[in-house]
Amino acid sequence: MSEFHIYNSYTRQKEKFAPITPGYAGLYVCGPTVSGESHLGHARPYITFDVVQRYLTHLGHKVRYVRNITDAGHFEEEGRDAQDKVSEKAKLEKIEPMEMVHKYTSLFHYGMRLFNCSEPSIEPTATGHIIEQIDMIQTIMEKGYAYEVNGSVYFDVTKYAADYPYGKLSGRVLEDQLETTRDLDGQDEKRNKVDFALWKKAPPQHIMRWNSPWGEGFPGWHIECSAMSSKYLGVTFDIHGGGMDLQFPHHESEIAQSTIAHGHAPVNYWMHNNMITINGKKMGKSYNNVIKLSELFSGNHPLLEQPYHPMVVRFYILQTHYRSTLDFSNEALQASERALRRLWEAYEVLKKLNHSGNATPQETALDAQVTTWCHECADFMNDDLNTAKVIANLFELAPVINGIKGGQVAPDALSADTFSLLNDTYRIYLEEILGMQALQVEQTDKLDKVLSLLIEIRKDAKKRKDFATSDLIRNQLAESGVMLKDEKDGNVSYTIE
RNA sequence: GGUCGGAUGGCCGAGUGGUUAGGCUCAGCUCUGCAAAAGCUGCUACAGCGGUUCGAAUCCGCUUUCGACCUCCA
Repeated sequence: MSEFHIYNSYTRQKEKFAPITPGYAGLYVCGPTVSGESHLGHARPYITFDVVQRYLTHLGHKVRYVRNITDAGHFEEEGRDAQDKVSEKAKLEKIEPMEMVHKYTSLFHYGMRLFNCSEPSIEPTATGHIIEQIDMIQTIMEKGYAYEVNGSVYFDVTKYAADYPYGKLSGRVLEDQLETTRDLDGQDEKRNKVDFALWKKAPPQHIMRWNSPWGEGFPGWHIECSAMSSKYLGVTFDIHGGGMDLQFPHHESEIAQSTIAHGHAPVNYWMHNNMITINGKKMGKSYNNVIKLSELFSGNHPLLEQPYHPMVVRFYILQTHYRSTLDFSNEALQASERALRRLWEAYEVLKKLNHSGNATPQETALDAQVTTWCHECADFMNDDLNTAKVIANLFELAPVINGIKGGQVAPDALSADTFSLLNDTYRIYLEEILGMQALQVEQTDKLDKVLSLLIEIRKDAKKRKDFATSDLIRNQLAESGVMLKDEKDGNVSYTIE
């Protein structure tokens, strides 16, 4: 595909991406609820949409990427006692709500940095946009699609569904919802069970509360995304992303609210990433099978055989198409680790190859093949972000790179143009679009000098056929995580784990 | 129960009508003081049963089975 196509969850088909304003792209992604630490499952949307953002930028769009922080806390809408998640947890931990919100927001940012996820252009918080949310609720009420009961405001889903295609995004029928929605206590206020809260009256013990035309309370879960996305991206914007599990009710409700408040649908392209599973089950709080990011990086979790580098996790996620489920296993992560090491090593080799090159290639067939592999990367990205295939092609190119270095491939096998294309492809796709970084520790000059000294001593020992000394140096360094490699030309290189 | 989506070689995972996906593992070879790395070669699968077709992993039907959503959830 020569143009960027994305699978639109709303229409259930791949569509050519055409931004509302040519040259600009608006992207909104549902961010974290900072009432706890992020886990492996959360990493997927943020990494996926980081690649979306990077790719849109690569295509020349000026991207405004908005990712919110949910710090107001939702209530258990259909649940037992209406309660604010954030403040409840805070009481248990005996810290202030703001303290906890700050703590988990910082941890989230730390994780994002390790994953090399670009910062969003705007990261709005729900608590910072209470006024916007109240305004939007009022508009919906004025239009007659919301009603107040006892200090709470609910969206009238039944009325909405009579006029608009409610349930289209999540593929469900209102009648079924009316029948299958559970009968729970404390829902007498609502006209219909399917109605969702826009504003909720705060019970006396509730810590987080704001004044509103309906008394003290707090906003419903869905309204924050609608209020903030329309404020920063406009009442209709290009792409809205998030996990598949948010399709219903969260995204469906966003569509309903915005459609009434603004008179038309809010989003042109809905993108949803699939779940990460563990032993076949979705990773989630309710299943008690989460691996937190800090545990993943430290290896400190019963299910983990070893720690995993953030880049390994990123690579592991991008090796699978974002709309497929991805099953966690130590074996899969370890395979990704080895694979990434090899691929990145090839990239390092490529950067160091000196290739003046000729106008015509020495091996035409190989030259043509390399050119094809390079050009295909764009097609794969354009085909709904097929990062798996991009990575496959980068692997196809690795033996060519290593072959040039190792002498199995002639230095002038590729033309100068093709060689330059190969360089660009690795830099652009591996580094800029997939956002991969080196696994190994950044080397300081001092360390390099020490290692160079050891390498010289070992070279000398080898020359004297003193293999005992040379092996001692190599083995001792290996134990410290420094791997020496004897190159063909007699040079020695090293990598640090 | 309703809606939707899967089932691919030892493992992970692309792929929608005919062509080698790719990675990891494993085996052999080349290079090498040895090792590692690298290169080459091999292992070739599409849940089952029917159907459509010259030809199906890919389309249709049925069966089995797993999961997601329907409740906070990335």
